[in-house]
Amino acid sequence: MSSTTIDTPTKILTATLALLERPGAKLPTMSDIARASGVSRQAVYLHFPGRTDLLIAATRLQDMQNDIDAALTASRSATSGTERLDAFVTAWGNYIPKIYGVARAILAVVDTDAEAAAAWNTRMADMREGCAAAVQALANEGTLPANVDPEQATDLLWTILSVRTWENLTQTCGWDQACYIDTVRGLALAALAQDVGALTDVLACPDPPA
Amino acid sequence: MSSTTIDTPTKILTATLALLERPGAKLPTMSDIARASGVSRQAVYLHFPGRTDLLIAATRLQDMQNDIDAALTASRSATSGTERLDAFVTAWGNYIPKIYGVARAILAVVDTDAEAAAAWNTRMADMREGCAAAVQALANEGTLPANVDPEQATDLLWTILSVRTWENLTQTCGWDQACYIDTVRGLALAALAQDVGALTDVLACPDPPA
DNA sequence: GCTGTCAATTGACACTGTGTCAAGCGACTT
DNA sequence: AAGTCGCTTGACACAGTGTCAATTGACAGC
Repeated sequence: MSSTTIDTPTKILTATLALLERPGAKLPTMSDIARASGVSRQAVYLHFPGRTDLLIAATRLQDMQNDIDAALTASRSATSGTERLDAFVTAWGNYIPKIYGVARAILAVVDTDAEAAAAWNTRMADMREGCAAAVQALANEGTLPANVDPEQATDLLWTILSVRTWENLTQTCGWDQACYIDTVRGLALAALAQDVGALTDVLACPDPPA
Repeated sequence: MSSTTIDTPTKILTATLALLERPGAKLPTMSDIARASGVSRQAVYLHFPGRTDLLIAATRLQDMQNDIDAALTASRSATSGTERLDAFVTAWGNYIPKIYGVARAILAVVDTDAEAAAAWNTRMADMREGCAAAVQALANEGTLPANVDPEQATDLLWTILSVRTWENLTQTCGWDQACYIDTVRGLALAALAQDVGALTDVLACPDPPA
């Protein structure tokens, strides 16, 4: 019995995720979410203090469902620094499309909502640690040029791997996900490991003529 | 007489720009704008159909004041392709901070307002032409590797030069504007001209310890 | 000076969306 | 039978956008 009954907070969160993950969807209102959850609007407020908190809770559920940590820690087992960078770029780059719907909704309120901004910043700080670790691995094996500041290299990698960059290339320019991954990997290798061949090969990747 | 009297639309637009250009400012409401213009809220609606139209008009005024076209066309006179890329990156990269306040306000409503999205897209399409021209110049002189697709190279350069990338590096990471320019130029040269030395030199640029 | 016109003001209103409050209702416990 | 828990219903306050109508004030032309 209890196995078939879904509790209301979960119903709300899964409905929210479903709404946010519809490609090209308008950002849902609290009424939209309540309707989609099959629950009254007030019931939503009974379980979540406000829209922002609900969105944040939705990201947490999503992170658990997708087990981002497992994907990212896998990159730590790579032996060489270059392989590690490669693994990290691939893992994160393939994670972005899964979270994009929710990320979009949070990014849309980050300008006006300090709480949302804080939540997003922590999330991105976590990702930045992965960037820093990859940069460190490159530095350890001497692939990162000695005169390069690791902090700045991390900032740059972090920016290259940002959701906005993914959004630009795949959503606005219409790139294939595989093409995005290859390009971003090549860009990271060129920027941090002075390996330029990978990128130019990739920029010739089969471009679906829109 | 008429030289000292400023007409109301101009008063509104300049007040709007002043509000938007305050660093770290909250996004202004129509009431804020009216108050700052020394005019009633309804007077604003008398001259602009709505908030979006007002923002768009503000960007047009700003473009005129800053004469973006002059700055960008200057890059066309560069002889070599590399110099041209360099000039374009510098011109656009130094233009971004001037428009950032307004860009932020427009980007904030792009998700919910189709008209704003359209206006922003045209603006960015103009900038993309500059990217395409720079890529073409590189291709003409053979600096762009022959197997690289110019369309994709343009997309990539356009993304590297996006306002979001500038925002990430200078606003979130706290980079110096000069450092941003050098890095982005280096990244573009590495990605499109296989010149990797420029970037690694730059990533060691004096980083103000926040 | 009188009148018409135009720009702007004032104050009201509708609408959307968020968030709060209080009363009620049904099912399940004890 | 009483109490409690989770949810519903319907009302409300508030901010922000956009609309409308009546009014004011200045500046024209006659």
